Amino acid sequence: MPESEQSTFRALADPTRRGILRHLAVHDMTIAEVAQNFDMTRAAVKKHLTVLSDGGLITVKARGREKINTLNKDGFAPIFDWFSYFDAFWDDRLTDLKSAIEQDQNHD
Amino acid sequence: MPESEQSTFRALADPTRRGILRHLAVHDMTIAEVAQNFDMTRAAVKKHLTVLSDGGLITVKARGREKINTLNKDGFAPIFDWFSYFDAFWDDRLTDLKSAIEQDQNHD
DNA sequence: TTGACATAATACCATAAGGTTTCATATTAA
DNA sequence: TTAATATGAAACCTTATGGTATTATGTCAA
Repeated sequence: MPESEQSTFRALADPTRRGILRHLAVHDMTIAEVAQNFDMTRAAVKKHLTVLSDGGLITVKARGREKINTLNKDGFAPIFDWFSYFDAFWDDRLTDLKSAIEQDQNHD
Repeated sequence: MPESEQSTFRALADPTRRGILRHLAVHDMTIAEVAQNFDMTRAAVKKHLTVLSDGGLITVKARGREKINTLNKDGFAPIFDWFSYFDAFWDDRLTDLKSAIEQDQNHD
């Protein structure tokens, strides 16, 4: 699962998917539980979850007949990596912040 | 020009547009200059520049018959703001980094 | 084993998105 | 003023995207 930069940016581009990530930040959820928070069918929510999984932003594991969806904070790494290219145009404080992110990605 | 979170995320979702931002990070460019770096028509590049402008990621000013496109680093703020919602799920180092970003957005 | 439940998968639809071509407009330079 | 240059805008095409409905599969509980 290479989770390309593109698949991650794409996953974040939809407001429903960003909303799902916030819900999953609170606690893990089954597909049905996620779907309760949105005004669309479970099938539509499931598609969004697939895109989020493709983007590496969530992980999914089976628990009986349910699928537990979990936020994957490390999945944001491609985004921060991409932003690091702009270091020279941000100030030092922001540059420090970038390297802190990168360190965090390694020590976990 | 409210540059909604959505318009900013959307602007970043296309690989050509991310490439344009990197080029503009080096120096300002006219539309024609940007277009030289991509294998598509000037009209297509112009559409991408419009999306980037809508997302607040670039600014455009006229210089005679040319339009000068400039990277707007502050345009990334909605992205970082959105990420800040995940502070509680990241570790302290990452949290520090987030607040550093927010401070940076204010002191400029 | 049977029925209910949770998810998977497929087909289908409407619209958005990325691209092209063509033509119009405004500015610059002879 | 005329020709070249730089951009703007509209029409159009193809594919991707976000959604639905329907049907199938696997699991749990009685």
